[in-house]
Amino acid sequence: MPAQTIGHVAKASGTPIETIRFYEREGLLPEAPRTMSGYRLYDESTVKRLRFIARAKALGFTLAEIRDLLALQDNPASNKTGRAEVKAITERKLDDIEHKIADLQRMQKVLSHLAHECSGKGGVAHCPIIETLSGIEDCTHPEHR
Amino acid sequence: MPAQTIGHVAKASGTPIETIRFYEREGLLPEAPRTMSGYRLYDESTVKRLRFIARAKALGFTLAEIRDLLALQDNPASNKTGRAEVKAITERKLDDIEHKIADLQRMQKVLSHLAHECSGKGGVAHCPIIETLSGIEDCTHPEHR
DNA sequence: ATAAACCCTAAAGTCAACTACAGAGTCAAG
DNA sequence: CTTGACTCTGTAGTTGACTTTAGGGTTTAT
Ligand SMILES: [Zn+2]
Ligand SMILES: [Zn+2]
Ligand SMILES: [Zn+2]
Ligand SMILES: [Zn+2]
Repeated sequence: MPAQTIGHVAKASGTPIETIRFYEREGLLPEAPRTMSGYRLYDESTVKRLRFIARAKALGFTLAEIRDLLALQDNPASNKTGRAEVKAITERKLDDIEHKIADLQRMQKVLSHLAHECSGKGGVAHCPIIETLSGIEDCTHPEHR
Repeated sequence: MPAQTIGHVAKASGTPIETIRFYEREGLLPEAPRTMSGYRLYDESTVKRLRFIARAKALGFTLAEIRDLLALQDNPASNKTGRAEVKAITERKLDDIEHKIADLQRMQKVLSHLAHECSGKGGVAHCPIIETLSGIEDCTHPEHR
């Protein structure tokens, strides 16, 4: 098991050095063993762990959630109950994301309507975008209600 | 033009007092005239302005963007060119939001697949969620590629 | 042997959009 | 005339996920 310094792990995982130390402080990585001079030493498992973190982040999990997922993965006592937890965390995140999508789609609908309504020419005087934000007028398009 | 104190405007607009002062500091509201003892005085136009801000926020605009929109609305020199700016800001925001929706939909797809794959029963040992995050396996479902 | 490249810690800074004090002055009601 | 509700300023704290800085040791290569 060849030991690598933090810089090698950073390169191998694509995670900046400072971020690796930050993850250690935050409990996502275990405290690394050190050389006599205090340098952290890592093996391949740390690179895998950092990739795990990166994938989970890409799916929208927060560091706190990722810490929980990693703890479940680490903990041998999480046999028998572990999967239920993991699935619950995943389903909560899915709900989260679906909620965010719905919010954004509402915004998208209004914005695309506004962009469509506004000619982009002339002064701001009777600009339909400004007027809508001012609460002056309502939409008359049937497809927008 | 009846003058109101900040508390009245806060109630009329639904914006907390501290937030109104914050918006003033940030340049979204003009500096309010004061009584001899230093109390800010407002009229109805401020309530309208705060509602404008609230609507714009609900559409995803940042305070910086809202400040720009308000500046265009305020500025009489923004006749002749104003609408182009307003429309550009709106279209940028729409792009923004569509990008976010796409990102979230990618996450949603993966998460719903994972939630579906995982029984939620038993230990974490061969949990498909954990395995996917660990990069062990790829999806075999045709509809998920 | 010396400079470049690397590592260490602790603490502070960043971004957005607020929110929360602390300490003090002001105004309406009883 | 004194509570209590309201307002003021200025500064600091919040959240999340880092990033930066200052100051100082260590390793490697020439
Ligand atoms: Zn317009
Ligand atoms: Zn419409
Ligand atoms: Zn599972
Ligand atoms: Zn699949």
